[in-house]
Amino acid sequence: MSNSTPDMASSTDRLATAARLRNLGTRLLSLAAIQSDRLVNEELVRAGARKWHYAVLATLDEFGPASQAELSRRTGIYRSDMVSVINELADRGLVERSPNPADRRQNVIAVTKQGHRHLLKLDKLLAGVENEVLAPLTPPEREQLARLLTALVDRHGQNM
Amino acid sequence: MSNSTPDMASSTDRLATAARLRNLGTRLLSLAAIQSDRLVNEELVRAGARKWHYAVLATLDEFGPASQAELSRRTGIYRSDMVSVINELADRGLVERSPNPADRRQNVIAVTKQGHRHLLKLDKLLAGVENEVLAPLTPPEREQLARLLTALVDRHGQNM
DNA sequence: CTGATATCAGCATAACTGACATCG
DNA sequence: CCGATGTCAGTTATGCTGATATCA
Repeated sequence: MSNSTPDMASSTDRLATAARLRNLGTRLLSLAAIQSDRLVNEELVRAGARKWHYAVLATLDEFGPASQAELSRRTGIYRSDMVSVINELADRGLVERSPNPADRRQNVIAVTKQGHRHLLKLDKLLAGVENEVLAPLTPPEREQLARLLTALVDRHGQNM
Repeated sequence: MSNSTPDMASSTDRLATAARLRNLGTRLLSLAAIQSDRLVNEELVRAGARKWHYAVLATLDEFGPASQAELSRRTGIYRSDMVSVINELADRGLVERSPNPADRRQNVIAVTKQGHRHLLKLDKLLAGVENEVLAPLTPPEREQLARLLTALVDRHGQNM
C-alpha cells in the first residue's frame, strides 16, 4: 500500500519486507530484542557471564543479601532456574550461599568482593553494548525509547 | 539512587527491581518483547497459527508467488525452517506448493483463496493484540515507538 | 566446477511447568 | 493442614548450524 516503488533491494542484497510486517509493532519489538540479545550475549559469554548473572549480582548489590526466592521475585528469574544461576555464581566465587539460621528453609545469598568487582566490569561491558545497540538513536531518542518501553513493561508486567 | 522510598511493593506483591536493571535499555527491550510475544502467540495458537505463518502469507499476498528461498530472504525465516512452515500451511490448505517448471530446483509457493481469507483474519487478530500490547501508549507514542524500533532494526538488521 | 535450492538432522538456549521433600 | 522454599526433571519453542542431493 505505502511503498509502490519496484524496490531495487538497496545496496546489500536484502529483499524488501512486506508492508504488513514492516508496520507490525509486535514484530518490530521481537526483531529489535533478538538483535539486542544477540549482542548482549556475545559480550557476556566473552566475559564468562550471562544475563541472569548480572541481574542477580545487581540485585544483591542494591538490596543486600537475600534468599533465592526473593531474588527470584526481584529479578523475574524462575525459582527453578535460580538454583543453577546461584550455582554458577558460587562456583566462580562471586556470591556466597549459606543456610539461613533464622529460617532453615532458606539460603542467604550474598555478593563477595570479587562478585562486586565483577559487577562493575559487567556494568561497563553492558553500557558498551547498549551504546552499540542504540547507536542509530540520538540521546533524547534513547531516553524516549526507554520511557515508552518502561510504560509497556510496567503495565503488562505481571511476571518478570 | 532515584527511589529512596522503602518500597511497599505496591498493590500486587511484586518487589522492586534494581535500578541498574530498571534502566538497562537492552533489558527493557527483552522484557517488552517477551510479554508481547507471549500475547501474540496465545492469540495465534487459538487461531491455529504461528508467527511465521503470518509472515509467509503476508509476503506472498504482497509480492505474489515465490520460491521458498525468496520467502526466506523476505521474511528472515531460515531456509531450513521454511520447509516445515510451508508444510503446515499446505496441510491447512492455505498455500499451494508446486514445482517450478522453469527451474526444477525450486518450488513455487502461492496463497490459496482460503489462505487469503485466513490472512485477513490474522490481520484483525494481530491488530487486536497490538492494541492490547501498546495499550499504555497514546497513538503518537505508538508511532514514535515504531519509528525508534524501526531505526534499530534497519540499522543492525543484517539478518531477519 | 561454482552456486543455489529444498530438505533433513541436530544443537543450545530460554521460557516455562510440575512435582517433591523440607520446614514455618 | 496450609504455604513457602530450594531442588530436580522435563517440555516446548526458537534461533541457528551444518550436511546432502538435486539442479542451473
